[in-house]
Amino acid sequence: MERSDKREAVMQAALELVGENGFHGSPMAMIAARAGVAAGTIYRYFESKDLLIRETYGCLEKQIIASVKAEYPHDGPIREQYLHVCQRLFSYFLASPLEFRFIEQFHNSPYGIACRRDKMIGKKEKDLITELFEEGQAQQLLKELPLPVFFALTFGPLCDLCRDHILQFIVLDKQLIARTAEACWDAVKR
Amino acid sequence: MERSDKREAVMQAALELVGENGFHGSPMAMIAARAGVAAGTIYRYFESKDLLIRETYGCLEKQIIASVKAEYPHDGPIREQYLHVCQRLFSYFLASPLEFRFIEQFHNSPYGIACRRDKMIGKKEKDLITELFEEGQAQQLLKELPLPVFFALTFGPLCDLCRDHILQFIVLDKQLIARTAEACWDAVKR
Amino acid sequence: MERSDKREAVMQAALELVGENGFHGSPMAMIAARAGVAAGTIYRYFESKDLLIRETYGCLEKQIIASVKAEYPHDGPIREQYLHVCQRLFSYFLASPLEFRFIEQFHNSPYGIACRRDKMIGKKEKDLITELFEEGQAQQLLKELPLPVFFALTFGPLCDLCRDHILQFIVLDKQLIARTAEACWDAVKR
Amino acid sequence: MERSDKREAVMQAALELVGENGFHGSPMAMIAARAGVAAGTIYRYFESKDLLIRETYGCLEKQIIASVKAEYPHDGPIREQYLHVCQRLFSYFLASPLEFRFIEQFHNSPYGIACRRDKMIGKKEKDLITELFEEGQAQQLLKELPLPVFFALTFGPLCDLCRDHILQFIVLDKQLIARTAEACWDAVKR
DNA sequence: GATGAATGAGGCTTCATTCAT
DNA sequence: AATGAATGAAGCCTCATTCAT
Repeated sequence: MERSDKREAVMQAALELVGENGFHGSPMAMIAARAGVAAGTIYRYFESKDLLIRETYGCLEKQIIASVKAEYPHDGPIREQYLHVCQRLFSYFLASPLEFRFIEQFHNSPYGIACRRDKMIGKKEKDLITELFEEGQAQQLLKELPLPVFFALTFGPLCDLCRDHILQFIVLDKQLIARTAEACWDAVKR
Repeated sequence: MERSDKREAVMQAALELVGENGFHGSPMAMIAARAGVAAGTIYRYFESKDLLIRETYGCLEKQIIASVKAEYPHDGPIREQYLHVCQRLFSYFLASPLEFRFIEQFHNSPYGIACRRDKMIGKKEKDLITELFEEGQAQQLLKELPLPVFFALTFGPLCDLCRDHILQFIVLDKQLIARTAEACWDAVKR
Repeated sequence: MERSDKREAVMQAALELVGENGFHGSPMAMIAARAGVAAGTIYRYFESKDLLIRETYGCLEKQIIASVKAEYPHDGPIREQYLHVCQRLFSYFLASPLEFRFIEQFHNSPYGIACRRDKMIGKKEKDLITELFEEGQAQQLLKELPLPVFFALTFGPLCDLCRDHILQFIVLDKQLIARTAEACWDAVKR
Repeated sequence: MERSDKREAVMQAALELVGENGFHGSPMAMIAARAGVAAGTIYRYFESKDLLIRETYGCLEKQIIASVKAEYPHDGPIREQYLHVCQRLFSYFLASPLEFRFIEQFHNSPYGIACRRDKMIGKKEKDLITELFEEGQAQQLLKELPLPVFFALTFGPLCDLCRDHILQFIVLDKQLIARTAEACWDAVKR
């Protein structure tokens, strides 16, 4: 296995185990075993368990941001942009349940408190979406509410439903996703 | 201290400490100290830490249900009932940040996975709210969406905003709560 | 075993093992085994290995100070006081080889650097001996040298010889001790 | 780098790091880094960390012996020879604090216990100094004491003061060194 | 019933040493 | 010969749970 492959394997193992069992259900020894390396090896790539977790999260964040930005209708109407973001996030999370579970664990932990402000999709991405909401308000398309409320009205339902889907309490198909995104739009639109 | 008082004290201590520090920041010895009892004593009331946590959660659930049911406008219009539920939950959580934090911790942990199906407000309460949504659909006031989507559109934003408020990323006043509840109604209403 | 007995047992075990094998040859598990307790038990009495070591040292210091002060000829001549101190320290260390070895280890370690200034016999005792040297200089009985040199001329040979005795490179009997103390006096006296 | 250069570099690195941080603050990886070689490379020159340390000590010993022997007044009076030895050792240690610290660490560790018999200045050197003391006794210039006592009266103060100087508890200038050496001579002389 | 000292398994991390390249 | 990534034993410490008092 190459150096960078091993690093990836460790992060992947951390991702899976934390997604499955939470941080405290994922000892380093278990992560090492899952990654197929010795326990000490992890420390060649990550200074501590904390940093392993944080870097793993950072990688996910980048992927999500990239996914949201791909084919983003920069010149389209606000509503279209909004629905694009929702669709993308639904797609990403439903296709990557372990990643979703990991992110949830991360946000709901001391690790995540520090970057809680950055919301589910991270700082940079928030900028994109922040712009979306601000532009929407400037155009008087959206309600007069503080930004965090827009985030809550959007990502709250989105995450809840992804979790329900992953736990198989509901089946989200394309059509249902689309209608849910529309419902969120109803919540934020004026 | 009477038997049941001691039991209450332990649960209260667990609630506070878990709310403040999370499960793994709340050793049994610390809970015992906060409750003013000996560590071993806890085990006369609760079989294990797991069960202490679960029973503490159960108590909170009951309180919340009671709070939502109080002055519930059984004969009022759907919209009024919906807004009542939202208002009550906001009130309860904002007035009880530790309780809120505990519930969040609980849901996002192995403990909570098993009872995830019961949603934030619990099984019994879901029945009340389930009826609300079902009646709303019967009256063609609500969108045609599966029940879990209604829950997500309602409790997703609600919890996100309570967390934001408790973490002081936003200040929710009466008016903002009301407008947020209205926005949720916009999401679910037809 | 009583509570305080257990505390004593742990310190005694630490004393012995550190004396025999040094700090890094004395894992907590080994100290616990020697003391007849479980590893975790040590932490009820000592916050950390560091503190266990430091408190053990502190106990020894007290004993030594007490030993030196006992029957100290407060009103005798300087020379007699000086010889008393030497005799006492020789007696103590030769009768307590493990204690001696422990103290040496302690002084020659990061632990001991902080209190190096306090010399072999500790702060309070240094005060007594410091007074001795200062009074000796005031009476023009001693050479004109800085205090640390007096300490070195006294405790340097003393410790070296105790070590040699304990390692059985030499046998120090009463007479030899007396003559060595006299030789030290020759070094410091004018 | 030539083979023997690399060997030297490793020993030099070991010397510096152990002097600065002690044995247990000097992992092989750190020694390798300081020496500018790979960790594994050390093992081509030294069987183990233990042996690296011991050989490094051996080198120092040789240097010290050489330093003491240089310009040794073989035909001078005993007193002059004695003061020469003291002066040389003071000079060497004060000019080489890391070397001094290393030697202290070494002597006060499991490594050093085995060669404790060889005293601070080593086996061969002891021969020179042993001769000095024996000749001094033959000439009835020195007290009637066993050899180890002479060593203790000489090297005990010497090392203590070097340590104090290095730790900056005292400043040893030429004059103070000379007077201290004289004081030691007072201790051993008849 | 209550206590809290004691237990010891298990967690994170370090580091001397090995070995494939 | 040299490299340095990999190993895994071992160290310190925590804490849920037990049990003698």
